[in-house]
Amino acid sequence: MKSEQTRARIRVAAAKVIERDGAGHLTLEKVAAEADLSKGGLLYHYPSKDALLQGLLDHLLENRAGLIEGAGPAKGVSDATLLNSLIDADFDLPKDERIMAQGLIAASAENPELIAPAQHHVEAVFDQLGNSKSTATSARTIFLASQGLQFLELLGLLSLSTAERNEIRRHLKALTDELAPC
Amino acid sequence: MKSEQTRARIRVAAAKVIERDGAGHLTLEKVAAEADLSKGGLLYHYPSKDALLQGLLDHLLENRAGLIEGAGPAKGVSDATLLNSLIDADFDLPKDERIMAQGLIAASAENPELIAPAQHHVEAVFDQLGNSKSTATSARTIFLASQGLQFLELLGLLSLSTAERNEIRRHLKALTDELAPC
DNA sequence: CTTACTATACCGTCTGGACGGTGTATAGAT
DNA sequence: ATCTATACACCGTCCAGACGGTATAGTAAG
Repeated sequence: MKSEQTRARIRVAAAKVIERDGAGHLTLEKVAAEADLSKGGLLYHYPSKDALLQGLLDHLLENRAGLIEGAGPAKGVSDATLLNSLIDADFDLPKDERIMAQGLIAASAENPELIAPAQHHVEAVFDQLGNSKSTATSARTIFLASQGLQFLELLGLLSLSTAERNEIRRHLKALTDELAPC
Repeated sequence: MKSEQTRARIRVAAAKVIERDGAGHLTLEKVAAEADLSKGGLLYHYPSKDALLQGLLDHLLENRAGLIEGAGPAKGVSDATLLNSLIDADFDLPKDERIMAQGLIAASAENPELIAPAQHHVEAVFDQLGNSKSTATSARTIFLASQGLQFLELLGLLSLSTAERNEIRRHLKALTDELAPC
């Protein structure tokens, strides 16, 4: 009931803390304060810091998981449509979820197993894109480029103007379209 | 004199600690122990943890910095050769340097300014690849794909067989070669 | 006299998390 | 209708450990 609402509030609060103080200064106390909650109350919903981070990751993967499963048996253009969805998901990731991802990368340093679900996600994408052998490597490369840009932006290593960013997006989509025919 | 040798030993020790205990458990004491050095001795060479991390990053960027500067005034195929070098640098990154990169990503969570030199590096690459307008976006995309793979491997989100890895490498190089004519 | 350390002790701070409570709502028993 | 019990949601405090960094005293080589 109210639990899920509060948990959502907590996740947003965590994102705010990460944005303000940096992923390395994410603290249960700060999250609790930001969520207008006591530390004890926070621990009631997420019984440990790892659980909180796990919650963030689960939330992030919720949407994307559907994309891959939806591209299972359907053949032909399925790879192209999957790629299209993934590119959109990458480029249109909301700000707070982007910040969550940033926090999770940092958290994975302390606890590598934490991001196992993300690993499964990536491997599932790679497997799916590897099915049609003629286009496998091209499709995977497009995916890698999209991910590469996200990572560079996430880590603050690159900040493009929206124009440049859109041009890359257009280019990736054009490459995706070229995949379909022979 | 002996200092640089010791510093190199310290950097390798840091990489070993990161590999063994994870980037989040990188501790001055552990590094000192791994380098067969007292904590005081470590702090003599790197007066703070940030200084140590900075040292790791400087070491990582040493090689790559030369690649970009070397591709400055020369035109025509210069983008292709630069890309080629960058791809090689990415794919052939030694294990310990790969681990250092991992640690730096983690460290950047606590201290974002730490990776500023890496930011300049990435931006320099992007600027350089943007010079020849007809191929700019394609070239940048190839770079992004290479980086994307490195990040996914670094974070443990993807582990390819050498065969698959090489195929992607070959594909990126082929795309690079297609850049030159027209 | 400087460089390059060793060894040890110590300090201040931060942080996860355990724990024991508190109020409230809902449901069942009387 | 009222009393009771149980679960839920949450508060506030306390503590133990970890870490970065400092300080100090001493050593050994060049």
